[in-house]
Amino acid sequence: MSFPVLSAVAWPYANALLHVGNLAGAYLPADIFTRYQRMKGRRVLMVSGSDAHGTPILVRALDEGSTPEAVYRYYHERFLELWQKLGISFDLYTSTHTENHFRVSQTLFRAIYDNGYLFVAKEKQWYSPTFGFLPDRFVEGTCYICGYENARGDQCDKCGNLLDATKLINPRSRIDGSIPELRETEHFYIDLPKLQSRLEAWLETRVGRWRPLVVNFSLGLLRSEGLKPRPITRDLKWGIPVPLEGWEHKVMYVWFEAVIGYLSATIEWAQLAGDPKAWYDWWYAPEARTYYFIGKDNIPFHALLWPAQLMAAGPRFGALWDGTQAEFNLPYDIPANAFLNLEGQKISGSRNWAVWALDFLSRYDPDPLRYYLTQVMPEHQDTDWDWAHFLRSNNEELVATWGNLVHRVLSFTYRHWEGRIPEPGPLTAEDQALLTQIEAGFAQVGEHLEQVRLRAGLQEAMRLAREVNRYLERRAPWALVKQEKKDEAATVMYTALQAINHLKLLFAPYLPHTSEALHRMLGFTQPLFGSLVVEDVEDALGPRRILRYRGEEATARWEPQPLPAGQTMEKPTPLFRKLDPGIVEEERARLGRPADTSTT
RNA sequence: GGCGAGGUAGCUCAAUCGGUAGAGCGGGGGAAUCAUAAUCCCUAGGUUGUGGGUUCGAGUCCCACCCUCGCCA
Repeated sequence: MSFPVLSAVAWPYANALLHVGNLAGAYLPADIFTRYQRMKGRRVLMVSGSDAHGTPILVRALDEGSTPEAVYRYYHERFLELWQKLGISFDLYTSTHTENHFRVSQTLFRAIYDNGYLFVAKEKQWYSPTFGFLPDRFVEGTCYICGYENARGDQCDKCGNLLDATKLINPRSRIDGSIPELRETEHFYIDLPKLQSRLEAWLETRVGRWRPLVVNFSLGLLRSEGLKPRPITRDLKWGIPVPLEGWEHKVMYVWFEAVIGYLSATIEWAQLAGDPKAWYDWWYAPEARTYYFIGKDNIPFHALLWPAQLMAAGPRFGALWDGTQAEFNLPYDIPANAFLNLEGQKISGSRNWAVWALDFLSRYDPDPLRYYLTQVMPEHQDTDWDWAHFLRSNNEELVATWGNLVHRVLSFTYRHWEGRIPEPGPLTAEDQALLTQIEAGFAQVGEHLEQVRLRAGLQEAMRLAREVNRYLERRAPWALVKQEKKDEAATVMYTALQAINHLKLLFAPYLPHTSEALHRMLGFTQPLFGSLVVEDVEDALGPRRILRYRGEEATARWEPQPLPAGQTMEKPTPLFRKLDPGIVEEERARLGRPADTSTT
């Protein structure tokens, strides 16, 4: 069955580097799932981008005496570098600071406004004579709950309570220490109570199919407190201007605007592809399936607020955008992951209690990281990154089971059959049984991948690799060669090579780099996968860089691929490096150390 | 404090509808020598967070409590 698939991946805030927890939560699961969908031949698109706006980027810029734009551009570059090194195969990785995203967001805002889901309300906020209205976290003062003198407007770091910023005692601006005053301001609110019953009816159709964490939590929020109107504009200069006369000096709240990126990135992709209507396949076609890969902290935004925005805009968006009239597709699934801890503690960037992804990849290869992160992927509960466990995962599982299987088969064949895939005699029942079992993996691993049970899929593939190791022990081709039964040994090695060639594909969504390397060693000349290309583009907001997966040359299919006898192999080299146990203490010693994370 | 998700073998995790608690790794013993000392076979081990309840039967359903995490206040 074929249907369009959209892999919508959380947009990282461009104000900090990404760590392994971010990868395990959203980026790696999305990539594994998407590579599988491509191999199935489905019309799949994976999109995301850097979240360029919002207060965290302003904070970072102020802390460093830089500008929000410079901060965003620095981290955006680091993200592009990471996706290329780790092989996160976005069809388009863009950002929210694009002319297209501005237009799409403003059109969606306008559609929601036209449909009567917005209203204006007045509120009081701290106003600094030097800056203007201050975001809550830009105000410091004495906590009215515990008396701590350096509480932020949004939350007190001492007692942990979330605060009402207007109640802070002795407020001062975090930017320049100036004393702010309370002033009245006006903002647009989205009228979520109007959408409550429609959202609830829609979420109920997801019960039993979505992860309990996602659907029960979202329904619980709706039923216990009900949705309240939520502000969607702010008094800032960095962001997307409100598209209404007299409001241009205010910008959209970043929670409202960033999720629109899923839509705007799809539209941008269609424009780059030279087919500006191609995005209809994912957003309008009723059979399309849209998957949102996020961490659990993001559930309300994707299961409640983003669907509410899509419902509120409705066909009015298309009417304003290009004259079409259709309802948007709502999320088909939101396979949110829990959190990855680190050595028993929560990951904390500010305390440098983190394994930074780019730093990791400066010392280790991408596929061992992908393997370990899949093994500990927090699909049902919080899990833990442990360096000793990473070492064992690499040395005792990846190297020992899969890497060793490949190496023993390839090197033995290469030595005894002049570097060619041997010509087999008639396959015995045992040979045939092995191949049947491995070929069944396409259905079994595939079913796990369809259900976004990524760990289970990888475990099944590893089980099959062990089956091939067991087959080799039983058939002992090394003994057959010594007994002058080389023809029989040729059949065994042919069978084992076919099995490995299948496993190469079963592992490919998880371990794309080493599957590609194995593919070449087996003598294939057309690549399994395409490549990730960074491109320079320019619009009214200036030059910028995007990442695109170019899959025109890719040949990987989710089905057994023949490996012809007589095909010339490459001289085999190990797929994986065995790691020195000393890395455990080395890496642990890095944790918690102050690190230079400045952007300049 | 409210809502939600979790708590299962030394470690990381499974367990459809309630039906003999499983796998990998690690530990112990053995075989083999093609392979990065990797592999293969055998084996040890758990009062399923605690205490009650429903049931012929509970990891699973109900109640209370403890702990972890997320969202909200």
